[in-house]
Amino acid sequence: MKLATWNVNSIKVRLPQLLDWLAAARPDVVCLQELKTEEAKYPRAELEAAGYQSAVLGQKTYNGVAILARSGMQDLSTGITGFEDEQRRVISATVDGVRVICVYCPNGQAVGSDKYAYKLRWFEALRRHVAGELRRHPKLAVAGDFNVAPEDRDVHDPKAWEGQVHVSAPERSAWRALLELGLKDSFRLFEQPEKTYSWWDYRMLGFRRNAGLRIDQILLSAPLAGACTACSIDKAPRKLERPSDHAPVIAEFSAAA
DNA sequence: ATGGCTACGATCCGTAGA
Repeated sequence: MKLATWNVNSIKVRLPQLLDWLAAARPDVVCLQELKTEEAKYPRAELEAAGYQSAVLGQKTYNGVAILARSGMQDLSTGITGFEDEQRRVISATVDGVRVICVYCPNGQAVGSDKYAYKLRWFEALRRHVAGELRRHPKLAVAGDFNVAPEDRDVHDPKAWEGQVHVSAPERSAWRALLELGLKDSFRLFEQPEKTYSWWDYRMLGFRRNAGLRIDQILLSAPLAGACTACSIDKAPRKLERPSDHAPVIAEFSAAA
């Protein structure tokens, strides 16, 4: 089984690239973020023709998340339990016995801003939500754009980014609180090349300079982490014309998963 | 130098992303 996550930054603009990538990478389950479109305009039929069912929580202009799966999805749910949120950032489904939670965590804009405060509140609500889901689903994955670079090695220039949004100590604590529920960052279960990132700024030739951050992750409960055989970031789509600013992350599992 | 791209929905610029 292959599970992927990709912030596509507009499903409408990226659909041709997404279809090509699905055909090449052949993931079984894909979490998508930043659809930037409402459900009525979501390209459900095109993805069905490519072999994927969709569970969609759309929103015009901002946010919007979806889960794609080759096999059926059960127990669909949206949002975070007990957390009222106009911003559509979370969708969950069970696929082949695995609980998949697709997340588009808030950006936070700047340390000390209202959006930063919202980001920290949102992470605490997510932590509580995931704790509840873990009690019901031993095999659980939280995949998406976390908008946090967990460690300095996930940052191209830690000195320049020190204390900034995405790397600040409160954000990293909020991210680590998810791991403290018993989750593992699948990327760090394996040897990885130095300076591997999942996002690069569109400006200043960010990708060419590899000026990036690793802010997209796939977190796994212990039983799934035990069955995980690989995790990598696929930079190929970021090299195309008119790319998303994020690259997909893919985790692979043995048949036991 | 606090910008620099990109997407969106609205106009012929503002908001947001990270």
